Amino acid sequence: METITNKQRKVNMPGRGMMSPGWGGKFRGCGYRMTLPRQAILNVLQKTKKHLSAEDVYMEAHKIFPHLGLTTVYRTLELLTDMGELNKFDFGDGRARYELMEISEEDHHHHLVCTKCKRIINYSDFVDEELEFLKRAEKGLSKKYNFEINNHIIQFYGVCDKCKKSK
Amino acid sequence: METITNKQRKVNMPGRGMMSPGWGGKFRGCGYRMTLPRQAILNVLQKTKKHLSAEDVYMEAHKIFPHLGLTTVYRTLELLTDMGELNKFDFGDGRARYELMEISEEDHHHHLVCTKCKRIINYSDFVDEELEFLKRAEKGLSKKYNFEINNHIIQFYGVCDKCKKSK
DNA sequence: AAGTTAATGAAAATTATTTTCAATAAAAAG
DNA sequence: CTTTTTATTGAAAATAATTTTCATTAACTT
Ligand SMILES: [Mn+2]
Ligand SMILES: [Mn+2]
Ligand SMILES: [Zn+2]
Ligand SMILES: [Zn+2]
Repeated sequence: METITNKQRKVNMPGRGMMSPGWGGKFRGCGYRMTLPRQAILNVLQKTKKHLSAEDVYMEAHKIFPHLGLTTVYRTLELLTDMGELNKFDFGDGRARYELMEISEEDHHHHLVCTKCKRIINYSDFVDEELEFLKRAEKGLSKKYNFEINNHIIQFYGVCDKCKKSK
Repeated sequence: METITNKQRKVNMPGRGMMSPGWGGKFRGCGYRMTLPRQAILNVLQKTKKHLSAEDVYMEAHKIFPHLGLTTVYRTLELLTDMGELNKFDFGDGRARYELMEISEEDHHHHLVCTKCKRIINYSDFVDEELEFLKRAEKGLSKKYNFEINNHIIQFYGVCDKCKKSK
């Protein structure tokens, strides 16, 4: 596992002049800076399909950027959420959990939340029906309430198969 | 405003022998007891359409049952949630918010959450489309994942009309 | 009426998250 | 490249919602 050091900065980051289509560009486009801690945090978020807590992200990112502080993780997660690049969830276990916004259509999914063991299941079934329903709902709601819709969540709560067996 | 005292107990609560179709019955049916603090908390929850926090409930219930403690409010809200009688929400303002489960079909609704001012808008449009979509989704998902679905939430995040104007 | 035990509330503890502030480093300017 | 500017960082302290503890109370049972 490679740890990120200051010496590697120029190797790991896009050059200055070059218009960067990646994260650096997104940050600077919003008036922010691309930094090594943010790199490390994004590396972690990009590498997983899990629903990480701030502490989870911290522990992972800390491996590749040991100087990182937990405060910076909280700040970066909030920043990314406000930028609309990160989804923040409450699955009922007392801490916020995060998931990088899907790039492609195929990644779009929602969640089954087991209220017994807090297990989370990603599902991406019924995308067609959902898309149709959501399209109409969003259009109608944004018109009726003059509300600009940027995002949505759908969660089903219940009991997972493992918890059904063990009772 | 009437405060609840021990003397009023028999007046406010269903008698012992009588099969109570109300909250007392529900509690006892789950093996719990109906108590004055729980009465007061339920009174508050039943009287409002707002999305109350634990502290909100405490302050209101405290008016009619001054002896009430905040701890009991937290415990009762968790109990009702586990009993499936109360919906617990995270609207992103750092505290849980609660809403009594709708009794009738007409009460069923979901939420628009303004990410700027945290205002919550109840909407119950598209109930037909939603019901159709959810029925199919629940059936399919519970079969595919062997997951027993008890509840669901749909939330749209965005910018409300007031916040759109003031920017 | 007496007994059993769940429920309560005050206070303390816990813990996720936020704030503070001096030090650092990213972007801009020279 | 060097200097300047200022956003960003991290350690520590603060905050605040929620949970735990435990002695007392009251709901239901006998
Ligand atoms: Mn997911
Ligand atoms: Mn509502
Ligand atoms: Zn489970
Ligand atoms: Zn608003």
